[in-house]
Amino acid sequence: MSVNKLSHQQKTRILIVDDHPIVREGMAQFLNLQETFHLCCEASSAEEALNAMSACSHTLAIVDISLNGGSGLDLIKTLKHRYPGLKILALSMHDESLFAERALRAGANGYLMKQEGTQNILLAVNHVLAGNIYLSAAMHSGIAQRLMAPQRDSASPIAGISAREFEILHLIGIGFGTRQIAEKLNRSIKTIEAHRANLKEKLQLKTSQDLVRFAIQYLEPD
Amino acid sequence: MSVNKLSHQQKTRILIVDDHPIVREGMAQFLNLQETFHLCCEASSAEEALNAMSACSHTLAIVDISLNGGSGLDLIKTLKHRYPGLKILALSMHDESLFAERALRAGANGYLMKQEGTQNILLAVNHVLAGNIYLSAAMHSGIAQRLMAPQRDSASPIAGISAREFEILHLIGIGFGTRQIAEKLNRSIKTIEAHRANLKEKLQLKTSQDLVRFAIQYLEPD
DNA sequence: TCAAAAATAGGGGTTTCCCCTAGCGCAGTT
DNA sequence: AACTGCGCTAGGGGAAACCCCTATTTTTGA
Repeated sequence: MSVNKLSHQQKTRILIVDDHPIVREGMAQFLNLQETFHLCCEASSAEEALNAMSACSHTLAIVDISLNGGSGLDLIKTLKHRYPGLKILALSMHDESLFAERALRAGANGYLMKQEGTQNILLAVNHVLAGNIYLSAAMHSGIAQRLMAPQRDSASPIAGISAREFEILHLIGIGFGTRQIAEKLNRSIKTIEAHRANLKEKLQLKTSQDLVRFAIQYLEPD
Repeated sequence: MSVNKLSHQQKTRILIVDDHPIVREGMAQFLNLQETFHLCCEASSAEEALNAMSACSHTLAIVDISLNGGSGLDLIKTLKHRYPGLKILALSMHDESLFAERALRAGANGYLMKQEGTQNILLAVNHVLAGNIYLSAAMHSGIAQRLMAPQRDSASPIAGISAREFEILHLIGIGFGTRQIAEKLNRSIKTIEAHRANLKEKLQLKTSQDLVRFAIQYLEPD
């Protein structure tokens, strides 16, 4: 609280949440090289992230949305709810507007792909810290418009996928069956079936196999 | 040329190929901290990797198999062909035995997941440099057995698969269901089911979904 | 605050999966 | 010529998944 106008005296504290140690280390090294940043904490899970936030307050959190199979979006929501002033930069390996849209809707201030060069990462961090919304250059395909404009128009090609649906899409892509997903999430098979049906509806896929195909090809670029 | 028997005087030269700059930087920082390693080159694509190899010869290459949408496996093949003595460590974000198997078949000496901690990364690098094959702990589920098992016919696209089975595998990969395949080939659903069962048996896949995944990823590199 | 959307889950019929068995034909072996 | 193995064909039957319903509770958004 009350840490304004010290921005060029005190370093900006950054928290990074990613379940890939290499990415965490790389990001830490890189950001700590900058004089104005101090990446004081790393976390590999949502729990660790929340603990780190209560331990010492950060200005910016960089969150991998694919964290542990899709729970990164939940974490973003939770963080934004508990710390409304916290800037959040969503990090993802996917070049897919679907995820960017979800991330921003969940409360992120920016969406950054891991494919981006380090200079763009720096740009994104500064952009978000300045209070702006950052979107990758490759991403100029009308996402901001759709977000700003209330889309009561159902004619949009990509409908809003909920966090839960995203999580289940991820699990499908990894190879889990309906029953296994139900067991993993401690839910009824019927619930998972309903989520799958909603996903098919929203993604405009006809058969269950098309859903599996979509999940594989969009979550596991091979 | 002629840089042998200097291994404990001169640092081991390592090339890392990954299209995620953060991962490259992180890996570089981490490995350069070790006294015996020198990560002299980074590459973000197959072309860059081959150029780097012809510029200065390396002892180990760490290759992301998801490079630019799957061309990492091709790169491993090419590297192993041009530089048979080169040790290759495949890197992936996927916890999927299918990728590990394909990586090793392509010529990699090890398979490392990005989820792994840095101490395991170091372990993997040393293991591979020592001439061993490294597999992530979560992964010894019959992969080694399948690789060591004598492959009957290396001429066929996939060992031991009949033409009819291959045809059906292809149709599965394209997205056809059991009923559609039966109609297309004017056969009983039961026949197609039997073929699918045989495919699962021969490919040592447990569930029907694994078969679909295999078909998609093996026959449709998209 | 109030309506919409999301998350949960059951009913019931259809389809697919999966483990059997089994006949037919072809090729190589003895 | 008979034996043997195997690919291709296909059915029975039970389990599982899929699909179209409805319905309740919780969450979200305006």
